[in-house]
Amino acid sequence: MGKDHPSVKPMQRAALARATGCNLETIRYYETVGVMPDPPRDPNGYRSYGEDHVRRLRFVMRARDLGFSLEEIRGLLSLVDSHDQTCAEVKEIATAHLKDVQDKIVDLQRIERALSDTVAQCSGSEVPECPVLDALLD
Amino acid sequence: MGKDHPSVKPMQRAALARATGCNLETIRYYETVGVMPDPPRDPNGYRSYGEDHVRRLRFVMRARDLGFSLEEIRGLLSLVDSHDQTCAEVKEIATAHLKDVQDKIVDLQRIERALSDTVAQCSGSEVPECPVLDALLD
DNA sequence: CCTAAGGTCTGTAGCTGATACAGGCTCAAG
DNA sequence: CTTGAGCCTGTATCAGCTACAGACCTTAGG
Repeated sequence: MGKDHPSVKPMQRAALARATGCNLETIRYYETVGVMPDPPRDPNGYRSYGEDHVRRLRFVMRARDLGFSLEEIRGLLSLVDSHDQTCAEVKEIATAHLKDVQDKIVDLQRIERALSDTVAQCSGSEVPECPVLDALLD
Repeated sequence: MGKDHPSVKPMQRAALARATGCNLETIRYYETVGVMPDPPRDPNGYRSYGEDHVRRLRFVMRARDLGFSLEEIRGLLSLVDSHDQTCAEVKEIATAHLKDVQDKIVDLQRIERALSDTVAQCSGSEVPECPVLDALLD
């Protein structure tokens, strides 16, 4: 009953995509940009993935979901891979990213206020005057 | 003293850039994607801009600043140009955009919570254990 | 008058983060 | 053996710019 389990059962690209919910082509893209390793190849040249690829791809997808850039993810991964990452280093990246996110929220809230204030003035009727355009046109 | 003032004094691309704060190359880009008109040319082929170009570029820049896409801006501008826009039409575009912005804010706030909760657990010390990585790695 | 510096012109490449498609292999089933 | 699915690679596409190369044109100084 399957005693050597370094990579339980190798899978191809489509299987990895199914296992993670990642787009097929995106996997190859992540390899070319270096957030996923170049996988071993079967004799026919097909990519062969194992459980560790599933884990890494999930990591990348979760980090993307949290809005980390691929650049930031490369940074996090190199810490993970080096095995002597410290909590401090990771925290620094995450904190910087958190600040970006917070800045972006403030920015969007400013936009939201400006837009909703302006839209609120709209009669929404068939007249050619429009407070939105007035605001944009000065 | 300068009686005919249809275009007070024509300016070149760099002058328009200075007058609006827009990047030089971006002006040309806006012309190719159709949010700025192809300007008249001097005999030597140089672009010649007037006050109306300044106004239109300011419109585009303000709209971009509010997060309207170039596609949306093209829509707004064609309404402006047609001169028979109705407030209702403009309101529709702006309201749709407002919803996009609000959705994006909600999204970022979700990210913000997840990130700040996680970062808050960090010791920030020299230890290899890190709650951020734990969260990403499962 | 000539030259050098600066502006302008065009086309094109690069960036991020994917996504998609074309054309060619390989593989397994019928 | 054929057919179709799956895989391979390279390249194009999207938004929204930004930047650079190489060729003009213009202007000021010597």
